[in-house]
Amino acid sequence: MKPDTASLLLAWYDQNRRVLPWRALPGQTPDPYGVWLSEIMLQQTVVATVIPYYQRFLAAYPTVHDLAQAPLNEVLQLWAGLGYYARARNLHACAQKVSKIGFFPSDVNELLELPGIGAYTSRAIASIAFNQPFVPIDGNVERLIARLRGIEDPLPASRALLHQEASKLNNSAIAQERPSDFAQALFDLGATICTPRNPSCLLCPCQTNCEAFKAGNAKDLPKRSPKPQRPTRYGVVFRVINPNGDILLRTRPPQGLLGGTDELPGTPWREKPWTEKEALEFAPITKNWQKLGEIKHIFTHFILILTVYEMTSNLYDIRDIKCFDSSFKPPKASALSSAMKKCIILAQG
DNA sequence: ATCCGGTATG
DNA sequence: CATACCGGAT
Repeated sequence: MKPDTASLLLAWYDQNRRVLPWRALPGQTPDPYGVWLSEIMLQQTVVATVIPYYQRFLAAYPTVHDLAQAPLNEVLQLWAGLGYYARARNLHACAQKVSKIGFFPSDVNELLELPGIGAYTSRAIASIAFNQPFVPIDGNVERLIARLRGIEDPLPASRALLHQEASKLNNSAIAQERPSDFAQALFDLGATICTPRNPSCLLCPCQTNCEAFKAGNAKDLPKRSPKPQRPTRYGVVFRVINPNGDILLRTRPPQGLLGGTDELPGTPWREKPWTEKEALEFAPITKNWQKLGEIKHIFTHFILILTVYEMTSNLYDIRDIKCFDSSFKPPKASALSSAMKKCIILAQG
């Protein structure tokens, strides 16, 4: 009889586990605050990108109480560039709830109540931080299970089946004894061996138990159904930089697209390109604008093309700038999305 | 240029 | 239950 997949995986993990800033070393007890913070950052974001942000956050806010007491603005600034800014708002709200409770709940259902914590993250925290036998199912685990079981039905239709199979992964006694290691072993395998494009099946500890390896089609799983196309939207923004290097910026509404981030003032975004005359209605002052160029930014559901204008004279008078919604801010004190950074950098801003 | 994904929200 | 949110990888 073949060795159990879980025992193969755990034996591999004991020899190959990655050292990560938020991960307890063997024999140590994980810090739920660090586990939570890392899991929020790791939603939709790769380890290498997260590490410097994680370290900056931990330095700025050594405990959940420090984070709870920080101003949201400051948290958003530290988060700037990491994307999915709702995560930062939820992070802050969650820290305040946890700080009020006094400690991190260990119960999945209580974790699930907290802002920014859903089905996946509640199970990740319960298993990794509190050693409870849950399998946190994310994209990595869906991929592993599709391959191990040789499931060829395409996502997203196959998701229910994949989850059903995945939650059985830790049924064996050995996995039940080491829930925290088991959850982290799944991630390490998915990140280093059972990767999306070119899995290293020859190095995989679970090779002998893997249907996809047997069939030689691991790299083609999981399969996916095809998907639709993106429309294009256009906008015009106006770049004003004063002699101090401060930029004229406004803050987007807290909810919705790029919520809470800072942006150059300009037109709304629409499907039709703007004429110069139309766009200038939205300019902070009426004249002396020069077209600098265009930037393109790709969102999930549309492509954004922004035309950037800048003031032609360095002698403009700040008092002439009629801007009910914008003010000069130093770039270091602003939360700029990647799209806005492109506009500011354009032709060396 | 296209693909990818946890959570919140409608 | 579908869609929006983002930057990074490929």
